Amino acid sequence: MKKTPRTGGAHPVEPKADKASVRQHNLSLVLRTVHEAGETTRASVAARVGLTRAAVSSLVEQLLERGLLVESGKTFSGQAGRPGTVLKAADTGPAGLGVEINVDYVSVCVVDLAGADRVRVTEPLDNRTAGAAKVLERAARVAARVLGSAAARDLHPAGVRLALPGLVSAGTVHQAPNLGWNRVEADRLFAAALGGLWPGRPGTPELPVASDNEANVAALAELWFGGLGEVRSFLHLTGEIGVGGAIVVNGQLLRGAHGFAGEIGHLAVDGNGPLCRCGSHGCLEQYAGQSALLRAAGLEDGAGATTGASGVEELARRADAGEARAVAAVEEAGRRLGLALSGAVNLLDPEVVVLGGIYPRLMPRLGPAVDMELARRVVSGLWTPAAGRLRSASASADAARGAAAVVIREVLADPLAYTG
Amino acid sequence: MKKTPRTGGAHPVEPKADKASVRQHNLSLVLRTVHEAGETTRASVAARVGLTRAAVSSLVEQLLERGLLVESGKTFSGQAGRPGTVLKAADTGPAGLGVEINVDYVSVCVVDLAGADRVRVTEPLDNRTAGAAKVLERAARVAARVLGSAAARDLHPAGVRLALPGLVSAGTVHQAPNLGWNRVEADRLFAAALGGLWPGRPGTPELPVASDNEANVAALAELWFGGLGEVRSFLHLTGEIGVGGAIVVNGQLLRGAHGFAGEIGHLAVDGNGPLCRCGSHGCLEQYAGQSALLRAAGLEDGAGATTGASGVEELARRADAGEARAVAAVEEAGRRLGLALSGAVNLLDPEVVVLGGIYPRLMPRLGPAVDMELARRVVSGLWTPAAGRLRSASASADAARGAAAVVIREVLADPLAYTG
DNA sequence: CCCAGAGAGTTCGGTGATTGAACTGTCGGC
DNA sequence: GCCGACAGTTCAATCACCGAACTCTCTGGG
Repeated sequence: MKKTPRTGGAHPVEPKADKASVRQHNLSLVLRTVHEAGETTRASVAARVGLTRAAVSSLVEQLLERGLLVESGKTFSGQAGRPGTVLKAADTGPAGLGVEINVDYVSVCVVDLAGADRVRVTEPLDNRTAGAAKVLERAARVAARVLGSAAARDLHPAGVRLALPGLVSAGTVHQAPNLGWNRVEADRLFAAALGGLWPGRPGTPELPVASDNEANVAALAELWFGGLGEVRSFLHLTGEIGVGGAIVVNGQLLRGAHGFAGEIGHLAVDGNGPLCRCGSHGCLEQYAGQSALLRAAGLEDGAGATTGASGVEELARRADAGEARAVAAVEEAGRRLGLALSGAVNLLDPEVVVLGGIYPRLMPRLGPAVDMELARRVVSGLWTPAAGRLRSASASADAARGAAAVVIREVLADPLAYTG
Repeated sequence: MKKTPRTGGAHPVEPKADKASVRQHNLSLVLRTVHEAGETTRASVAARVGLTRAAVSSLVEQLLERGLLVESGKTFSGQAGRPGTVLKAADTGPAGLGVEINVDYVSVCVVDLAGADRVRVTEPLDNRTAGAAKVLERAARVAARVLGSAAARDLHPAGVRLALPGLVSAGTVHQAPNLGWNRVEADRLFAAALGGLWPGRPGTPELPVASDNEANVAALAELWFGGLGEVRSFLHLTGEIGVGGAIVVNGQLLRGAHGFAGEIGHLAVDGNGPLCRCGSHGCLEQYAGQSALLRAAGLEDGAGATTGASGVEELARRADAGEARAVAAVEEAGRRLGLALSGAVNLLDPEVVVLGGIYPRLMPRLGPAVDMELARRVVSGLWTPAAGRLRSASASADAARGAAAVVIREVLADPLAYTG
């Protein structure tokens, strides 16, 4: 903003309010209202947010000038009265770039202001063996290609968000066991690689790069693009090699003091259980992770080759067919999941729990086992299988899209900061 | 406010910003700044929050008029320049009334705008046998007495907050096992009882009554009055008959979808453990609750009589003296606590964990056991005993004071709503 | 003893975002 | 063809904060 006055005091000072912040707030409010509605008119925005039509007109005018909103024809409602002018979030201009780096692929996408997934490239890559710098450089290469396609559609990302399967804090991956990373400065490395490949538009500042945990942005994708409806607080689990987790409270990610919140995969399910690669014993991951599941079902995790997806599919088929060993494996995993989740639910009291990754495919057998354990252990007594509080993740809500959408949310939150 | 325009849409509409909200925000900001500083001047408030001295003067004037701030003399700093006028939060006028109803006592207190505990009455009462209506009526009687003393000091509570040991949601106690309550409309019953005993000031609306979980307000008391310093995110456990818990994130209570968040006492520590009265098996409470501890140490919980406090004191003495069985009991409880806490810490990534109730007295033996388990199981690797992230609760931060302070926070958040 | 300098607080005109009412367009229906 | 309904614009009024000038009070130096 301007010279930050030395705060001197204890807590960080909460910002004052003035004309400028009023304008910023209301610009954001109007923009987000249009964004959520998809299509509206000035008058209905005014009615919804409580501003006068005059004020909304002024705000909309500014957003049109900046290219954040566009007008498109008139409403023909069949009702009496002058038709309104249709407003939409712009499908050109500011956008978000999301880059998901996972164990065996990189997925990059560009989301526009309306939230639509406009450009998408997914490349299978074995990221376990290549080393962090190499992997990030490859990802940057894919991102540069995507930026090219986006530019051809007049989409210009305001920032990049990396989604990484590990503990991420302030741009650094502290550990990512599945990638074999340790203390990798992902932001810096990616930005450097991308800088060499994508010059950016002249006169535009360099693309800001930030990182986030993959489970976190997947949860946000579920919130924004999944089928959660009114739900604004939930727990999101992703079953993969490991078990990732994220917590959303009132539509906001709970990040924790260091950004490490959500690690449900290492919740102890049996204090004396088998040693986990995290150093602890009896972690949930040892019972409900992909390898554990396949092993228990007698479908040995094909060492080396990435038989994960096919292995899970095979397991699901057998469980659906009622094969005893597969059913037992899935149900046992469900009970362990339920045990861990009951702790989390007692602690956090979320509205619903969403299971993603490999779990949705296994839900017919998995769901009841999880639900039973939860019904038994959640102390409020408000968990019943019938309540439908256990859900499968939506397929269209992936981490890359969530990451890109995080950038979009930042633009929506402060439209003037991204002048376009 | 005014006629709420039918929202019609999906999410609840976020409020617009206008002149009035700017003023409200800044009034609150100035008031809270003075509240936190204890004593300041207009100029230093201005420097701290970033408003001009002129603006702060205007805001302070209004707060003085309303009786929320008072001037008291000048600063004599020894520095050159005109001395400032000392500003303080008023120690008369708006206040908060907190009523803690626990198993064997009722504690009522009045906190003034500055946060000071001004009137306090604690009465031992056996609330287990009396029945909810009777207990609330007794509590109201104590509250009425306290209101009398407060009025004599020109303190006039803006609201009442009940602190109750159970699951509280929207003014109703869903269950409070230690009181034997079930579906008790505490707010309504208490308000009715108090209404008959305390007429209120003429022209003043009736005292609004609200309820909260005792562990929640105890955590807030720790935040506001304890020795946590800069810490704004923590987990708070209270060891009593049961084990209560509360989660504070960025200075805000995490309440959950139904207000039931924080129930760590029923986190499963051993899926096949002993049956808990909550219906589940192997709950933390069965290992680290007061009864379990005393039983394990061979100090049978004197059935009937409230030997709790003395029993714990005896246990602590024996543990301090190194008596094997006492030490073993405390250390075993510590390990179980640590196991449960490791799950919570992995999930929430708090800055610190605070142990209250019976635990502080047992810390010499308990602390290391808890710390060890945490160090072993927290995946970020950031939990080391040396980091001092495990703390004892402060003695001066009790639930009644926290409850009263919650009311004060509401006044601070919207000073004009409580015109005094 | 007097005066410059520093810092606290006030005064006052300026700015600008929202309000509210009046006004202009556009459409459906009688 | 006129009326009523609704969308959007115009314009004066309001009022919270800003900025600069001003007053007040204290310290310290000559």
